[in-house]
Amino acid sequence: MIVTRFAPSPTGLLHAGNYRTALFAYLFAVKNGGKFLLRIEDTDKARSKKEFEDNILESLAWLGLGYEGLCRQSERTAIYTSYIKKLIDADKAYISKEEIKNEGDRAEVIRFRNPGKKVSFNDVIRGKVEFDTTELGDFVIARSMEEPVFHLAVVVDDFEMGVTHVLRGEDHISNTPRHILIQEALGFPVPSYAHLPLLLSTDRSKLSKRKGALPITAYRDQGFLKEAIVNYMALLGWNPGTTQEILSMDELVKLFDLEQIQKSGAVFSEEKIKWVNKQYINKMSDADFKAYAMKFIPENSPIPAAKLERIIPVLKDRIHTFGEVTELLSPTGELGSLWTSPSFEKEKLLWKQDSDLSVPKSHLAHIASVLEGLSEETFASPETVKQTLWGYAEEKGRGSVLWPMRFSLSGKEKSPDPFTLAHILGKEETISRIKRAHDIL
RNA sequence: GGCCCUAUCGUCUAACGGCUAGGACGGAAGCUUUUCAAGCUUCAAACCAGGGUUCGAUUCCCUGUAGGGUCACCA
Repeated sequence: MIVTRFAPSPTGLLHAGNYRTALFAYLFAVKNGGKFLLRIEDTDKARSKKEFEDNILESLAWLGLGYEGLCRQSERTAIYTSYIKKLIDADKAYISKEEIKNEGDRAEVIRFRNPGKKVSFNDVIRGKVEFDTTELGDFVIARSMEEPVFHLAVVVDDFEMGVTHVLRGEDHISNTPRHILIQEALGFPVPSYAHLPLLLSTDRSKLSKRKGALPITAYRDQGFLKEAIVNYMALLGWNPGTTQEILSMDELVKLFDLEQIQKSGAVFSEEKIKWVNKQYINKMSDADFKAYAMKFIPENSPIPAAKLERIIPVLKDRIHTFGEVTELLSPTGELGSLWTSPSFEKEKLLWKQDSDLSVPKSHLAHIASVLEGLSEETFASPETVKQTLWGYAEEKGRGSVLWPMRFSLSGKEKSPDPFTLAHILGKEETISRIKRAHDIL
């Protein structure tokens, strides 16, 4: 059976690069009916923090990457100790007296007795990779009998847990010969290694917090859908071999293949992930959309429920991330004037091709009189409002009629069309705004 | 610098020796009911360089160049 694992170290907030690795390991395991394990690598006691571990668990749960067999290396010291002893007894490792160079250094550590030979392995993605391990020297495998270093702990755990395929970032490729040396010394089988291409910042260096990489939960908080994040991450360094770009988790599982993984690093594009998110927003039902959008509307929002109901489709059409809901509805946002009275200078009501304020004044007077005669039901959709005024607008010039109408309703250079605005505002408020604009002219 | 990995439009990528090098994001233009957004259509945009191998190379090999990773008692 195929067993993969995600082995993050809780020393900081993990970004998309880390979760992309987790996603690939998950997809590969699930596709093959195998197991996907989670192992928290907290052997660095000084830097490991509970809050970071919590964030990892929260992120995996949100993304829907289900794992089994969660474990922490900090709880497995007895196991490591036994293997360290084994190595020392076999004279494959030894206790070494050290000079203390840095704070925290120990006077004694355990070093691996490096046979100093060439080690090669067949990377699933890159093919044969060969290293001369001589230059590694007798590297440290433990700070003490109870404190293994990453290299030892990884090898022991992957063996103990039956990991068959190690999918990890390309930055680990140079650690692999060390791991193989330890495996050979312990008599462990060598798992398959697949070193994934790195995710890059826009300057093409490794993605990192310093280079602006956000923790995955920040994307959630900005209003990205988990489906979009998963979809986009899967497409960085992998493709289904077709031009299909919108893929559900089920489709990803079905199509995923290590053969299709790219060898070179990929830049994470904020633009494209927004586009992907938009595709998923388009697919949501209005009810689902509303439920999700409500999380981004402040509790004490002054927007009346009835209006909100009519604003929802407009929001759905315009946003790429749900965070934009908050912006759009803020007083200065594009839809802000839907629930606060607009104020503007009367010159704004003049359509660019008209020369005289008397033109919009007469149009507004006409519009007001037409609207007065309409029933409330007419405002139930933008279309029905449009029908009552379209003929007039065609006759007098669309811009000349529609621009002042739209501006008097929104008070903004940019806004939805006037019929949609009228629909949202309702009969009474629409007429009142148009009259107010008419009166200042 | 040593070692290792990589190299197609600005970005993500397709091509598994043989077509005008295809798609997507972004960009530009146009259309669509006035503005904005959305949508639709169209356009611009790439095989890192030089040697081989071959009837034929973006594709295979070599060298160079460039970029990246890694050189911890961090993972």
